This record gives sequence, structure tokens and C-alpha cells, in this order.
Amino acid sequence: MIVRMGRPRTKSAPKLPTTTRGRRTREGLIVAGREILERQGWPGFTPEAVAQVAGVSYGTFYTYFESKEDLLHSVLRSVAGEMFTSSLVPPDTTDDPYTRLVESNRRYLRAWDRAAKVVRIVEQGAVADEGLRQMVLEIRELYVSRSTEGIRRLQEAGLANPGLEPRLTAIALGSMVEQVGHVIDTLAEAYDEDAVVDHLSRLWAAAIGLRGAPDEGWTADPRGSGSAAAG
Amino acid sequence: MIVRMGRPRTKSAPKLPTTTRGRRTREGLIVAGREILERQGWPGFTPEAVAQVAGVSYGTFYTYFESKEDLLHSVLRSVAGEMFTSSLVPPDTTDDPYTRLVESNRRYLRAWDRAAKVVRIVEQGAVADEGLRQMVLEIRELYVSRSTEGIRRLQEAGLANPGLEPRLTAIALGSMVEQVGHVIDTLAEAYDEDAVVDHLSRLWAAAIGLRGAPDEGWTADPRGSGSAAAG
Amino acid sequence: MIVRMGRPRTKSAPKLPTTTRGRRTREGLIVAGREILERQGWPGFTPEAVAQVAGVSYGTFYTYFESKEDLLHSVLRSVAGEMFTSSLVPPDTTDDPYTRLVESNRRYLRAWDRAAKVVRIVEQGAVADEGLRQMVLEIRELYVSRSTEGIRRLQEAGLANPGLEPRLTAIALGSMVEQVGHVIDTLAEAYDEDAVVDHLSRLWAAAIGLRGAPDEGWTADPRGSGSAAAG
Amino acid sequence: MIVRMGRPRTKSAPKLPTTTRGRRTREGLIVAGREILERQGWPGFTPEAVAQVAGVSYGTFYTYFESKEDLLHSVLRSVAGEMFTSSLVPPDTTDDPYTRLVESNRRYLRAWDRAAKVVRIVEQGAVADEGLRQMVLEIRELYVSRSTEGIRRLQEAGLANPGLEPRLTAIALGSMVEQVGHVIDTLAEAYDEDAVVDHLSRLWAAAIGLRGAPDEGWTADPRGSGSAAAG
DNA sequence: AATGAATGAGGCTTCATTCAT
DNA sequence: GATGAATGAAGCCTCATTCAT
Repeated sequence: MIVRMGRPRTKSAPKLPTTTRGRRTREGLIVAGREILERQGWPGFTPEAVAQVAGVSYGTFYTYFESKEDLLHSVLRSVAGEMFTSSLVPPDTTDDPYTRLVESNRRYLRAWDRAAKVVRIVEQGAVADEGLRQMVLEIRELYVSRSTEGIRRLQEAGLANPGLEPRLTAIALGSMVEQVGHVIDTLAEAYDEDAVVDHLSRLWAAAIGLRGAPDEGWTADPRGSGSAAAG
Repeated sequence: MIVRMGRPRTKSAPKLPTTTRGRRTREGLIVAGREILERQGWPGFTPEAVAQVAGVSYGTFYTYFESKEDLLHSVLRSVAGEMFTSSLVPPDTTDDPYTRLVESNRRYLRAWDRAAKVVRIVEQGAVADEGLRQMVLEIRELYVSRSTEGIRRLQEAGLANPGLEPRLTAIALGSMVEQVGHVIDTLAEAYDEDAVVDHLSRLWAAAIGLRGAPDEGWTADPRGSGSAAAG
Repeated sequence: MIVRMGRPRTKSAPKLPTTTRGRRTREGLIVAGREILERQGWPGFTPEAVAQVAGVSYGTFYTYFESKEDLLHSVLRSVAGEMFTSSLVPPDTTDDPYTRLVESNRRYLRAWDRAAKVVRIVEQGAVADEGLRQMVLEIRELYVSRSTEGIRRLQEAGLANPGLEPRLTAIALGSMVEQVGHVIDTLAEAYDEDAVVDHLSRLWAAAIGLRGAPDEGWTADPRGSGSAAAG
Repeated sequence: MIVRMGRPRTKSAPKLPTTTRGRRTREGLIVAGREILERQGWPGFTPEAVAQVAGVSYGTFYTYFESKEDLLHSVLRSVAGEMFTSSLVPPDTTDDPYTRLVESNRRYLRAWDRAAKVVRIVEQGAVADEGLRQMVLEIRELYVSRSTEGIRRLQEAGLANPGLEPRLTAIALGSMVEQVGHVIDTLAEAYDEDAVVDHLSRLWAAAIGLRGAPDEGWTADPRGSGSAAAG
């Protein structure tokens, strides 16, 4: 996807804008770049298209960015920032672990929904670009480490299966949520968000053996306690 | 486009080879195409590169394929075929559900490992190509439906939580396995296969509440029963 | 073709230039295209050759034209425009029909001389391009209808054979002039323009039975009145 | 149209076939070549297409022809031969000059109808190929000289305007007939053959002042004597 | 800063011709 | 002779980037 990524940068890096107008133009290009990536994918992500969507001439693109890849980095940074803020579960929520898990999964799913498009596109290019790979890794790490900590705390509180390695478990369950979002989106399976969030949360809870979760000791209630969503 | 000042585009579709030599050349191009896709991704997937890897001139490429995309279809078909055969769990294996699950996950993980690269690349292009989308969907469906059936049987046998919707569950857990393979591979998390397969299988089993699985009733054995692999 | 693994072909249509420089470059490409068509015919008409003659890089070609064929349209339009203006007989000329006829034929011959080359080339391609066919038709129609009117007026004035269908006659005699220009040019018959114009005019006049034309009642003067040019 | 025509022939010319089968294959290729030229024009005239229409493999093409252009020469020769035989007015026809003229024009028109397609295509290539130019010239010459002789005889017999230069006149009137055929065909003017032949013949006759032709002394009969065909 | 014209490396594809079988 | 696979020069076009205004 990304072709000439390793080439030596001999060029003077475009400086950050000093004026307000310049800053706005630059932001506009990043927003436009992200929109295009999300809507048209990598092949549509051309400086000309980005400039057009941003409403500036294509020459202007190079006033703010050294190259396409430079913009891609900025877009990815912006995506990462947004994801971080939008997916946090506010601290004033209930203390019930399962409820928090459900809420967390819902936010995660929504946040990834947009981010994943960009991340997946970037991953293709990351093969040849160490910088991109680092950034993707950092974004994932953000979630994995947060989730790892959550699992560890539950284990320490005796609320989750202590036999599980927390990080690998976090990776696995985070992968599940991310990929489900992608699969359902891409392949147009007709599940609604609530059904998906419900199932993911129950599977997640059961997987780590969360105490007090809906499916705990399902034998007692052969009909299950959750809503069995249909496809 | 305005005009094709030429004959009506009949574009004699590249015929399947009639001779053995031709068949071998064609196969070679598909193999080469797959290798390049896996190693260099879409941008490296040029007719010229493919032909070079296959050891023929680029003109030969067009003896057998209409276009780059035509070859992509063939590569994807080949990947699908290989995945199908290589990921089946031989019927003469044990009847213990958990053992079967472990074996199935191991095979799935291995098979997806190569296929996923191609599938992910193709997915990017699938946005604009109904044919590709169909093929990706079919490949996934293969696994989802097989897995859905497995879950349903376990539920009917009273061995798994009957409150789960089998297909959504299959999608979620399949997603987990697929994405874990990708994340670990791409982001170079240093887990070995056994640890990963073990954890995935335990998470999977616990998620569906599989009777007789290692983590069933983990409270009884606070140390857990599985090997807690570390990163 | 199977797939365009890329963004939906929006193919931002080459815009008309907004600056003077751009306009000049565009004109230059049209002029260059015409020159090449006339001198080297269709096979020489490559974007690269045109750009070279115009003194720009071939990339610039695509700044102004979507394709080779797009330029062809522009060239043809330019040829048509030039023909129209250059072949009009100024209104202040004599009223003597034969003198007007001679003048008209001379201009027609000259104008067609260059245009015909382009028109004939275009006709080959017109088989597959409705737009081109239309343009060729319009160019011809310009002359046919003008000529048809001329004949009709002469008939109504009692100066020409009223038994002739004006339009078919106009087509036939126009065809004669056009094709004579071509044959003489292509096959290098060594007639000079005056001799040709003289003969064509006399044949034309006699064909429609024009009153007062040189060959009217030729028996009275067995030596004829015109110059008998030799090959 | 014809690209690399001047390149030195270093190749051993394919010999004429010795066997009957070979001769038939060769003829078949010529016929196929002509069909393709007429139906699809120059761009469709590829060795592969020709071979396919002829029902042989494309390798076989080069058994009989050195190159595409070699075949073109053969096709043109075949067209020339056919035209010659098909357009002769049988000697046992009436001696009335006008009737012979009408018959001659009708045959000419029909014969050119097919030939002209090929001739016009070839003319495009003739720019760069001396051999082709010669052949086209010879085909035309056939008609021009025959027609020149006809006119000269009429003049000597006192039946046509002796003030006209016979060859230039022959070229002009022959051009008229040829081009009318083309214009009507290409631009789809809806005249039927009889109307066209009638008009062409009357124009031709009047142009040379043929004694005893329908429009001679049209003033005596203001309604004209011919059928005024309409479009 | 902004503009938009200009550049040219590089990609995809065609097709006339050659060659091994 | 016949076959059809193989070849590669040459064409068309895209698009990231530079540059003159």
C-alpha cells in the first residue's frame, strides 16, 4: 500500500503553521484525510483528493505535509487521540464489574468502529514503515494494557479466574471485540448493536469466569439469563 | 473516457492452458502471486513482479490472466481451497469436546496464519468489488457455519450454555482466534504457539461454559488448571 | 476486466485552464495534435509525441485531456471551426454565379485540403465512436446544406436544371471536390491548383446546367473556353 | 495505422505453399483478413484475430505471411483483382453511351462499396509504406485510365465536350462516384441505389456535355427529363 | 501562504513476433 | 506443417511531488 516509504528524507520538513489560519488549514487537511481514508480507503487517499475535500488547492498540501505518509501519521495520531478519550468509561459509573464490562465493550466497539478502518488500512502500509508499525502498536497497547490491568485487578479481588495470564487474555478478548466489529460491519451480518454487545460481554465475562456475571452457573437456569439474539 | 478508437473490446479472455507446460506456468503464477501478496502486500503485487518471481516474462502473465485482479481472484480461490483441506480436524480424533476444541483451534490458527494475510489485503479491495466480497464472505462462512454447528451440538448435548446464540457466538470466538493470530504476528508479541492455543482454547471453553473444560469451577482450584503462559 | 481494486473511478475530469499560461499550453497541445495527425496519421498520434511537439512533458498532456481521444475531439472541433471561417465566400464578391462558384470551389478545396486529412483519420475511428461520427457529420452537413441552398436558389432563378434533387446533387458535387483534393494530394498527380479549380468548376457548372457557364452550348465553340490542363 | 513499416526485413520470406492444403489455408487467411478489415477496420486486424476467423492457430499465420503488412498486401491484391473483374461492363451491352454510363456507374458503385473500405484503411497506412501507396495507386489508375479512354472516345466522336482534359475529368467524376458511395454509406443518408445511380449518371453526363443525355437542353422541358430522387 | 501548472517515474496492458514441442 | 506458449518493445495513463507565479 505504501510504496516509497524508506526513501531518505532530504527535504526540509514543512514547519508547523504559525498563524491561526494556517493551523486551521492544517487541521482541515487532517480531517479531510481521515474522512477519505474511512470512506474510500487507501487508493482514494491522494494529496489531490485530500486537498479538494479540505477545500484548498493541492499545492497547499505540501505547505503542511512533507508527503502523503506524513499526513497519514498525523491522521493516525488524531485517530488515536480520539479513541483514547472516547472509549474511557467515566469513573462515576457503577462499581459492578459486569456492568462496567458491558459499558466498556459498548464504547470500545463504537470507538473501534471508525478507528479500525484507519488502523487496518495503516497496518497494510505498516509492513514497510517502522514508524507506522510503532504507532499502531501504541494504539493497541493502550487498550491491551488497560484491559490487562482490569483483568489483573479482578483476579486479585478473587472475582476472575486467576489461572489466566492477564495480558494474553486481554489480547484475546480485545481481539474478539475488535474483530467482531469488523466482521459484522464488513460482511453485513444483520445483528444489532445491543445483541452484539450483550453477547460479547457475556462471552467475555464467562471466559474469565467473572463472579456475578449472567451466565455464571448456567446449569441452574437452563434457559440462560441473557437475551439470546438471533442472526 | 471518451473513445476507444479501436475495435470493439472483445478482449479474448485468457484461456485455460491446454498443454501441461501451460498449466504449470499458470500454477506458477498463482503461487508467485500469493507469495508476493504475503511478503510484500498489495503494492508489491504487480504483474511484472509476479512474472519475475514465477520466472516468466511479464507478457506471459497476460496469457493466463486478464489483469492483476484476475490473478487475485485465483490466488484467493487457491487460498480458500488450501484452508479448507488443511483446517479440518480428522474425524478419527478423540471424542472429548475440549481436546477436539484445542486441536481445532491449533489448526485454525495455523491455517489462518497465512490465509489471513491474503484475506486482509483482499478485504481492502473488496470494498469496490462485489466478487471479492463474496469470496471473502464464503471463506469466512465456511468456518462460521462449521463452528456454529459445533456449538449447537454441544448445547443440545447439555455440554454448553444453551443461552448463547450459536452463530453470534461462533462469530465472536472465531474472530477472537483469527485476530489473535494477526495481532501476535503483526505486532510481534512473543508468545509461543502452545501458550496461545492453550489460552484460546480455555477462554473459548469457558466462554461457552463447556462441561469438563479445565477452568470449570476454577474456584475449587485457585491455582487454575491450565498452564498460565507469559509474554 | 474484473476489478479495479481502488477507489471508485471519479477521475477528476481535466479542468479547463484558469490561467493564461494554462490556456496557452492547452492550445499548444491541440495545435501539436493536429500537426501530428496531419503529418503522421493516427499511429503517430501518441500523447508522448503530442506533448513533445508541444514542448511539454507527457504528464502535462493529462492535465488538459482525459485521453488521446479527448484530444482528438478537440482537434476535430478546432478543424471544424477553422474550416467554417476560411471557406466562406465573402459576401461582397461578384454576383455572377459562375465566378462565385469558382471562388467557392477554390476555398473549399483549400480548406478541405488540411481538414480532410484529419476527417479521414477520424472517420476510421468514428465507426466505434458516436461522438466522433456526429462531429464528422456536422462538418459535412455544414457544406452540404450551404451548397444545397445555393443550388436551390439557382434552380428557382431559372439558372440551373430544376430536374435535379438539390441535396443529392450537392452531396455528389461536394464529394467530387473533396475527393479530387484527396486523390491529387495522396497520389501525387501533378496538376496545379488553377487547372483543378477550373475543371472542377466547369464540371460542376455543366452538371447542374448553369446558365452562362463557360461550357454552355460547347458545340458553338469546339475548342472550349477553359484551359485544358495536362497530367 | 501501420507502424513499423520501414524496418529492414532480415527474415526469410515464407514460401508459397506447395500442398493443396497449404494453399487453402493461405487463401483462408486472406479471406479472413479481408473480412476483418471490412468489419472491424484496422485495429481489429491482428494476426490472432485473422487466424481465429480462418480457423487456424496464430502460429500458423507466420507460416504463410511474413507479417501483418504482408497479409495486408495480399488482401489488397485480392480486392483489386475482384474489383477489376466485377466492374467491367460486359461488351455485349448497348452502344448507347448514356445507358453504358449508367450501367458502368452502377457497377462501379457496387464494386467500390466493398473495396473502398479496404482502400481507405490502406490509404492511412500508405503514408508510411511505399508499396501500399503503389498498390492503391494502381487500383485507382485502373479506373482512371479506363474512364479517361471512355471520355476521350466520346470527345473524338463529337459526343462530349472536347474542351475538357480527359484525365482530370475522369479523376473528378470518378472521385464523385467513389466519394458519394462513401458519404452515403458512412453518414447514413437515406437514398436508395437507383436514385443515386440516376443522379450520378445525369450529373456525369451533363458535366461532360454528353449528347443525347437526359438533361441535355433542359430548358426545353422545364420539368426535367430524369427522375428527381429525393432524400 | 496559496495556487495550480508541470514533471516524470512507474504501473498496467497490448500485440506483433519468435520458439519449443 | 501446425500448434500455442513465451517474449518484450511500446503504448496509455496515474499520481506523488516540484515549481513558477
